[in-house]
Amino acid sequence: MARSGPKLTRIATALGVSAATVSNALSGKGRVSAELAEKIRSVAAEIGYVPSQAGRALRTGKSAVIGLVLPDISNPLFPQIAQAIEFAASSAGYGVLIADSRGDVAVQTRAIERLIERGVDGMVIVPRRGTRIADVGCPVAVVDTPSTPGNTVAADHWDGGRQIAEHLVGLGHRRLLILGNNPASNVQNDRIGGLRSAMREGAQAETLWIERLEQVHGKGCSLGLAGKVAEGVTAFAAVSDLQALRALTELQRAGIHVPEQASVTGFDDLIWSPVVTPALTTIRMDMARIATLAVEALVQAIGAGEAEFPSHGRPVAATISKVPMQLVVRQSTATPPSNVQPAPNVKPPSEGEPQS
Amino acid sequence: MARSGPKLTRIATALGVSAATVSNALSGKGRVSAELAEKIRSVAAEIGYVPSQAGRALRTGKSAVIGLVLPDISNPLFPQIAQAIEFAASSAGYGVLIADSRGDVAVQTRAIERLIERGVDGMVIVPRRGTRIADVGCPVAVVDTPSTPGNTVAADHWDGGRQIAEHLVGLGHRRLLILGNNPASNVQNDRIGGLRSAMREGAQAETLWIERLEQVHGKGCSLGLAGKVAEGVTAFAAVSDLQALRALTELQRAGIHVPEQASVTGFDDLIWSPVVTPALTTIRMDMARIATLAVEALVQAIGAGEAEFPSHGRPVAATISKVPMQLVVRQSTATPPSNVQPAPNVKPPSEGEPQS
DNA sequence: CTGAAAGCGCTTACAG
DNA sequence: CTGAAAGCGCTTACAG
Repeated sequence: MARSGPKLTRIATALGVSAATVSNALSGKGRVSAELAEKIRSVAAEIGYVPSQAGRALRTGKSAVIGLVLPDISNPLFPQIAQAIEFAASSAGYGVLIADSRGDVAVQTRAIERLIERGVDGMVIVPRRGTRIADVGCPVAVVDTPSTPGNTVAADHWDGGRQIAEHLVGLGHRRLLILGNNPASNVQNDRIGGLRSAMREGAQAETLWIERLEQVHGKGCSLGLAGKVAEGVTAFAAVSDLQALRALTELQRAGIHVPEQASVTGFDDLIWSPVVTPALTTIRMDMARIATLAVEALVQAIGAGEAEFPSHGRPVAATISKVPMQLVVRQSTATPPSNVQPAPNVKPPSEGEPQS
Repeated sequence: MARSGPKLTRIATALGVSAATVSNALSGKGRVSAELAEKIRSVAAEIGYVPSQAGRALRTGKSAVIGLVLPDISNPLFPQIAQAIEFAASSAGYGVLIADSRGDVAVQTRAIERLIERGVDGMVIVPRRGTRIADVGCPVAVVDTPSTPGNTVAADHWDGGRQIAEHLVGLGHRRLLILGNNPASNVQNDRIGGLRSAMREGAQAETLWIERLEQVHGKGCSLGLAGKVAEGVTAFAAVSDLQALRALTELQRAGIHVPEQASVTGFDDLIWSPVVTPALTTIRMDMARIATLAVEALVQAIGAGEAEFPSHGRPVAATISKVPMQLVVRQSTATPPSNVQPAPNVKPPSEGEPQS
């Protein structure tokens, strides 16, 4: 509560009208004469009237607050998401309550419960890998991959991968190394699927799963990228800017010039991508759009909930929206070196060939 | 509202007791016999009773929600802050409503207003540079620098700087270049003050303000670090890991080996610091502790507000807490090269000398 | 166009 | 230990 500020009643008595009239005037539902409404508004402004959300919520059954459930706030992509959702929600008149599941399913479940207890009207969930959001008892918009069942909005990760690969292949690269982190991630698999889909013209791509490598060699181990360059790889396509950064610095540390000897690409246009030397070529999601669509779907479901789901329901959006990705070309990609060995088992550019 | 879930009354009638008794049993205030209380709790659990926040808030005048006002969610440090505050607040029984001021004072003011409208009991504010938080009408905890008036909790940025510089000087570095971003930042100035304070033994430090440089040469311009190395600088101490990353990659790109030819340090232990090659030596704040202190101060002020500030007030914490920083030594720092030129106007190590 | 009344779900004195 | 009553501030039918 914004402490006992001026109440509706106070302005009613001050003007000698009823509370109902004040309420109507302030909500602008037009059941009050223009003059009276004007007078009421001016008094309200004068005494600094702030309507009590609690009173309103109790009466209307709506809190005008949505929850934002994130798999792990410390994810570097989170600021973008949170900022976009906060903006979209504010614009739609909603507050945003955050909940962090810290990568843990049990915590996620608990976080969702707490949000319900706090009376959110709905929530935007960015699910933890592999989580399926059960019926939580309020409208939910899921932001994940188009391949996730129950998903509401997502960036077109697959197409983002395609764009990156097309860019690289277009520059002349024929041997790519895809840097993935966790093979269980839907998002990463979508991106990789897209990357591979562009491997025509005798181009080929191998995938390295970093987390797997780290399981045997320890966290922060070398990725052996210099060796890959020696084998003829000319481009490294990471599934996130974090991995791209790791690749870039490992290559530089090994004395390999980027982009002259090897190109590096990332994903997500995270904060450091334009800052690093050479700046990272990457793919940007339209977070504002994703957030707007998610919030719109949610608001609609909240409205529909009244009519269709009188006491509980799970009105997830029916249609999945795919938001396009945008390629951002910077200095970390260039034509491959001309003295590079052709890949061992690659035929001359002619037809699309199946790749490993 | 968590849609019309089971109400308190329902469980009251189900057991043939009064609503008051149910309320008392559930709140555990001990005015109910153990057996009855147990029975009530079990029924509540059975029917999945979730108390209505709105009803409670209206009655008690407390929303059990605090606001978190951030200068710019897209700041890479934000995830750490948000996660820590969310955790501390949850643990204290509070929800967290986020508000982003997008670096704009007017937006910050508006965001604070909206939070008040939503009925927050208090808020944690990480103020925009140079903003002074006026009386917002509810308890506020400010997280900034100890040098900010009205500040509640902060990391000891100055001492963090001192630790970094001590580490570098201890390794043998005598010519440092401090990489700052914005000279108007209190945090950065505190850090730099600490860095300079350790410049004894004939060591000296020069400061480069990146934003200033960019104003003349354009965003993403070269920092001219290779030139600095040629002039005899052997260590680069950035005021944030983002700048450290920029320095590291620029040096690597210029063919300068880190740490063999030059050391690089950062600040904040952001997500990429351990991932990069060589991993960044940096300083970590104890965000969990900062968040706990901020939330504690806030909760206390909220409680005190009842008694001391009946209708409005600005109970900011009276004592400023300084949370210690922790040095994290990684591979980006080492002994300076032995063939380095001594700094032009530096006397042999003897006394602490004034530095430029 | 305006008002009187009821009630959203809870908790808190106050009685018993 | 338990209950009846009042009321937090608002909005929404329903009358007039």
